[in-house]
Amino acid sequence: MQSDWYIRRHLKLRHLQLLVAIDDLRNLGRVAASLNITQPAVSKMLGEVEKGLGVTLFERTARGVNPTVYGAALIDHARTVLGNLDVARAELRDLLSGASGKVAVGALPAVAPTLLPRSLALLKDRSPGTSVLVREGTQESLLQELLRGKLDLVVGTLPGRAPHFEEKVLYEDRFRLVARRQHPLAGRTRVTWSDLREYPWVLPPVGSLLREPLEVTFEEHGLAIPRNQIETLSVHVISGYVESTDAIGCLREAVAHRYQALGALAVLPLDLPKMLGPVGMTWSRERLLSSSARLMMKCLENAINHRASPRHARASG
DNA sequence: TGAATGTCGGAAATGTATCC
DNA sequence: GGATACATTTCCGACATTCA
Repeated sequence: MQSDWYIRRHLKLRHLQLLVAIDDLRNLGRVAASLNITQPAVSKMLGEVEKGLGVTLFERTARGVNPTVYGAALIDHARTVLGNLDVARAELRDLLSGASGKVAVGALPAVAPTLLPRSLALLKDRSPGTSVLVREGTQESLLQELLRGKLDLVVGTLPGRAPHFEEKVLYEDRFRLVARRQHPLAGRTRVTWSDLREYPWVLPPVGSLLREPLEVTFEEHGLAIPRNQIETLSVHVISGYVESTDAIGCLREAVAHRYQALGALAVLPLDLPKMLGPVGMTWSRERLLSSSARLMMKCLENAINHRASPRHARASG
């Protein structure tokens, strides 16, 4: 088979970098500038790879180039190979410098204030030299970054059997309604849905994971979506706004109890149905995990077991 | 060790599609 | 149909590798 022989004998990293650059820039002139070679060299190199493999990798147009199905398939693998080499290079550099590695974690607002700090504390206990980058965002944006190799793993509501990703459940969590401590409903032993009708709300934005199940819950209890509302996913904004107004907010149970323990908010005595899937870790199926990333995952799992421990309760309170 | 061969990339000319 | 943007081809030199 021609392509098999060519890949084993002739395909080089330089070619993989070229394919990825062409896919990124879609213009041979700009690719040449980015690789510090001339445009004809790019054209020729691409032509040689295509000839060697016996397939057309990019469709040439007057406005640039676009990958064919063969090109797209090879580019996916090229990104994986280059990404894995980045991981290997980073690990080697860290070993040589005496550091213990680096891990980039994406966190959904649901876990950023609770699970993640405990996991980071465990990680720092075990490997003080490991540096950690934590990036907060929406599930969609974080998964995109994960796919691009900018993050090692994402912690939060699991996407659920998405292609390209592996996932592991950490724990099941429900949502709770919260209000300020002096809120008229805060001292009650029982709150009904009709009690909530007259108050302003902080709701998750339209299109977010939680919005639709919350709307369904409103409907099931005969309530219209509140007109007096603000929309945000930011735990800081939710807690801050709820704390300073009569608004009702909706937070993950662990986060709600944390704010209650801090004396900032009250958890209202009203059970919500299970609205979202479990919280867990998601990582790319196509990239190697660094040893630091694997350690971080271990710490996340251990942090679940430490949730009720007195030491960590003190540390987080 | 030196010739043959392979690889890489540059300069210039040329081809092609699109836009006005 | 000319201007423009972008890709391809041809020719060439520099350097590395292979092999007798």
